[in-house]
Amino acid sequence: MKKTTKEQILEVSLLLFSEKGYDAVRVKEIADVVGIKAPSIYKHFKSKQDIFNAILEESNRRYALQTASFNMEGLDPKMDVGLFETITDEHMLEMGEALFNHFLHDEFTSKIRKLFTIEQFKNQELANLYVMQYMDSPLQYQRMMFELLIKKGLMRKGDPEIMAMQFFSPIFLLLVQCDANADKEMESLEKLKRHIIEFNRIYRS
Amino acid sequence: MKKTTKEQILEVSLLLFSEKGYDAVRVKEIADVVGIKAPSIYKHFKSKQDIFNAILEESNRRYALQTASFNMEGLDPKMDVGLFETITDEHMLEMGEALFNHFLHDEFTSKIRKLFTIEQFKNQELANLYVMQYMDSPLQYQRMMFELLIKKGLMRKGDPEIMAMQFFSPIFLLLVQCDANADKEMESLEKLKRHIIEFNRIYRS
DNA sequence: GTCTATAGACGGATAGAC
DNA sequence: GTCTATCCGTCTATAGAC
Repeated sequence: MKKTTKEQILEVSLLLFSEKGYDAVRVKEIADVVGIKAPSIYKHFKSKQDIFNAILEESNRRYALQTASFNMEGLDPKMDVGLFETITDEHMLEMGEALFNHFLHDEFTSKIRKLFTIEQFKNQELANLYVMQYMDSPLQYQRMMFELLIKKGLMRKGDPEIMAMQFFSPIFLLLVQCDANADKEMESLEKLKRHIIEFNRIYRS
Repeated sequence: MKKTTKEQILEVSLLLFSEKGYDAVRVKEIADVVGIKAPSIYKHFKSKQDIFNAILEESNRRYALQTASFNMEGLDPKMDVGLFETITDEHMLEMGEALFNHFLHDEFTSKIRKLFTIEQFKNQELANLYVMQYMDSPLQYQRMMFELLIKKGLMRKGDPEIMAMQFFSPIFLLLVQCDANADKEMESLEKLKRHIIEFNRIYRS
């Protein structure tokens, strides 16, 4: 099924906003890429700000869906933990790389993260969403997982909050580096592997 | 000695650019804060872009000075290592908190970091400077330090590059969180301490 | 729902007096 | 080196034909 003009406008706008920032993007630019004239945009959105708001709503919608699924199926840490009775390097590598690749390559996620990165200081609501979605949420998820792994005796006793931070923050730093310089991806993936193997060696019991 | 108008323009511009981004700041806004009329700006800078360039030059100047001093005095990792024959939690906490506080509270550094954060995707040069100054440089410094500490037998043998990443990336993540939400500073400092104590426990021999 | 034409406002920058 | 006055280009958004 073909994309509607409205969907195309949202898609193009997200791309441009995430690369140049809201203020630097012209309505004419969006229209040019979509292949229509600028005034036609206003048949679909009442203002440029309205486009931005729609993107934000879509982001919140997806985030809510994602966290809802955390408590029901597939992505619950209890389930993830249940998948392995022993922790091997392979398990951990898979989890870390999956997280890394999702954040880096998922069409929507990667653009929205860039958008939040460059628009976060405009208002506190944006800043809070940014921290919530790209730091606090993964940290909380992983904390729960490490808690369970410790309870099961698969990992050494320790502070699960700090363990989560020590596991996740290198992933976050490497993501920021790759966002800034896409050429670093291979190098970053290799460092990510070394980090996870080392982390596993340290905390696995 | 009083600040010249030119210096004031640069100072105010850095503040505004770092909060709202280059495109969202009006020349009139800068002039208002400085306390002059907008056209007077152009007696000091030939364009708005020229102000931005001057800020960038100042940033590069300071960065060059800083890295030059790494190889001569005070801040050489060889010297830092020489300061302690044993590694205590206190040594490590001091180093971590010093790094954290410098990045977070140094007038110029904290604003320039925010500016790089929100302008990085405008061109590759900015992105490279951002990664260099706020990630690669501290990582490289700490890698050298851990190499020396391992050689001295004060730390367990390991991959110094990964150790540096595991030590520094939580600091980086906490900084990003504090930039987005200044209220998190206390909480972040407390997490930083727990991280460093745990890191020290893991790698100290 | 797309177009052309254009309103209306604003922003960067210049001219020239003091 | 500051001001006032103003130009000129650009941008968001609307009006109205098709």
